[in-house]
Amino acid sequence: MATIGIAAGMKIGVLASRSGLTVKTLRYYEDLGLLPAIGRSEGGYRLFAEESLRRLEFIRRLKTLGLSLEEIQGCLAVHDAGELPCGDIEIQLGRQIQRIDGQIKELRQLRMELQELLAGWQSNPAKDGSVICPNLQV
Amino acid sequence: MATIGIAAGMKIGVLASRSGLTVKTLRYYEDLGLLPAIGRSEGGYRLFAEESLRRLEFIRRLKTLGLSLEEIQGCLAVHDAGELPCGDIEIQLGRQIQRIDGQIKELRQLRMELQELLAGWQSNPAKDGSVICPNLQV
DNA sequence: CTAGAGTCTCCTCACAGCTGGAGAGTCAAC
DNA sequence: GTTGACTCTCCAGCTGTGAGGAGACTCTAG
Repeated sequence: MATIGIAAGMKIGVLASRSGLTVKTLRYYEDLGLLPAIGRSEGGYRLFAEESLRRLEFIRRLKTLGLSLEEIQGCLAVHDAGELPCGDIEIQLGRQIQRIDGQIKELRQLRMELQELLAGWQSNPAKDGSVICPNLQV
Repeated sequence: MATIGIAAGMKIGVLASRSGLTVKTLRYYEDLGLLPAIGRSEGGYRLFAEESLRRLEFIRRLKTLGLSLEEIQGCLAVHDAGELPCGDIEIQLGRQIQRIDGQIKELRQLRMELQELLAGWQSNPAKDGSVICPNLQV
């Protein structure tokens, strides 16, 4: 059942160039537990399985969707426990939408305030020694 | 012409309680150059003028509008040079609106992507060993 | 056998805006 | 004069995601 001819593992530089990430990032991910190595070479070099590429693709995808590495780690933990993480990911992505909605709402409010303020702005008002900017501090 | 009875300056704790900020924050602002003290007491205590309160109000206001301390410092520098900073502030606030617009745009795009993804989501798809989540990695 | 490329660990830095603490000195009230 | 509150400076840490580098080791090709 042993697969003959398949290398015992990729070294980190190979995984880096194949995944498009830096060696630093991969080591960082491994430190966090996001990207387990299958072992070490005799000289102590990390060795990664082919599957690491899919794992990194997964991480990359969730990162572009705005999840934190910690959240991604949670999803991967489910996967590593042998279960399908789809349900958990769905929940995380739903939360992410809610976060985004909150952020958009805050930004819109701030934008409104800024626009209203600028609508009545006087670039060159009469000097009033007691206030730094009369447009702001009435 | 000397104003009699006005204290030579507030100590930092007084300014803190009157402004509602912490002593730590005030020291931090002074270190940054945002909030100059008028001097030191014989014992080395910072002494602040009444005007510091208006200055802090100004800082607080611009902070809630989303400007960074560095940007605020720029506005204050204009003020301290004896000019009215209104024009500069107007420019900064205009930039801030543009930043916000960019952020909202990014967030909306991301939200769209998330929603489309979730629209076709299958919480419990058939297991496929070669992929971590079939909804993400097709 | 040797040179050079790759990798290891460990440490520091970056962003922004503070917060917390240690250890020492100062001030005001009683 | 003493006590307790206040203040000083300096150092460290926090949030997250890595980047940069030092010094040592390993591996591979010629």
